Amino acid sequence: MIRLTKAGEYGLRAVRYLVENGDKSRISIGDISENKKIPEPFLRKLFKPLVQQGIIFSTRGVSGGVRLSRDPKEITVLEVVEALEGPLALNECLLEDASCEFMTECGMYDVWDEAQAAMAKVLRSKNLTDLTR
Amino acid sequence: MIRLTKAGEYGLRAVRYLVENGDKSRISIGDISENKKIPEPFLRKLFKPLVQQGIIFSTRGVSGGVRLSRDPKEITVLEVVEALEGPLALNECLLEDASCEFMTECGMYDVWDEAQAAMAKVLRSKNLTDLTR
DNA sequence: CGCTATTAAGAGTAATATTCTCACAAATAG
DNA sequence: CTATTTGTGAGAATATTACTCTTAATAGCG
Repeated sequence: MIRLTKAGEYGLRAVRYLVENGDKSRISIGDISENKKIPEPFLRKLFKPLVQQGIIFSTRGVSGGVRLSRDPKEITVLEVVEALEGPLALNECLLEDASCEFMTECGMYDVWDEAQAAMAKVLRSKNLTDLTR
Repeated sequence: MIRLTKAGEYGLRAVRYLVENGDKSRISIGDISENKKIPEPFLRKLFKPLVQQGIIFSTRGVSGGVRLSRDPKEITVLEVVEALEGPLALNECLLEDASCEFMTECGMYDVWDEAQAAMAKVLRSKNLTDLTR
């Protein structure tokens, strides 16, 4: 189907909410969930890779919550998408550890590589402030 | 995951086989299946949309089979991909009948639209003979 | 210090989509 | 009429996606 999953969709929507509320020092996931209509436990899970990737900073406990760990201008859409969905790979053969029997002969690798590069270029050229217009 | 499915992968591989064997007037699906290591009943199904889309011509019966219905130079990779996977839509909001509550405010539509256009441009610029190098 | 309310983190389950199989129907050349 | 080949529908197996429930950490308060 070649489509962004709910993880990517919800994650981007949540991150956008943080950009909009950049003045607040901490925002709870419950708050995001409510405002952006995202199932809370699912959203909770999405923050794990975002934290690991250094995009989000989180603290537990009372008055804890999440916030962007960097200037939204310095975070690209591609970075968020890859954190949520894993490294971009329009075709399996573009993955690091790919091993397709037809690799050498099939002629598809170059096509997908080029298509993916074109797509990635766009996503890399947009930062999080571009989403708030 | 944003990835081509087996349907697309197998379908393209099968079509490539037809380009390579363009001299033969008819090729059986069983033959393709065997040569390209594609599960036969599954491959069989993939030909339905290719025939409907006017990419493949098929005939039943003894000495029947399939062949490209046009000059491979005139068939783009995008055309085959869309026949097999449905119209390109990197995000749900890019579909015809999309209706996202956050459409007007979310800022993602333009980004995905641009990314998809870039990707589609590449896939449209390649024809089936580009796969045989 | 220790309890409690609050919040993120993690483990586990349900729903859905994809991939594949099987059985049989329809067409066609000889 | 028969052998061969594509077409079709139901559905099983598997993988992926979406969601839920339980556990762990933290700050504040008495």
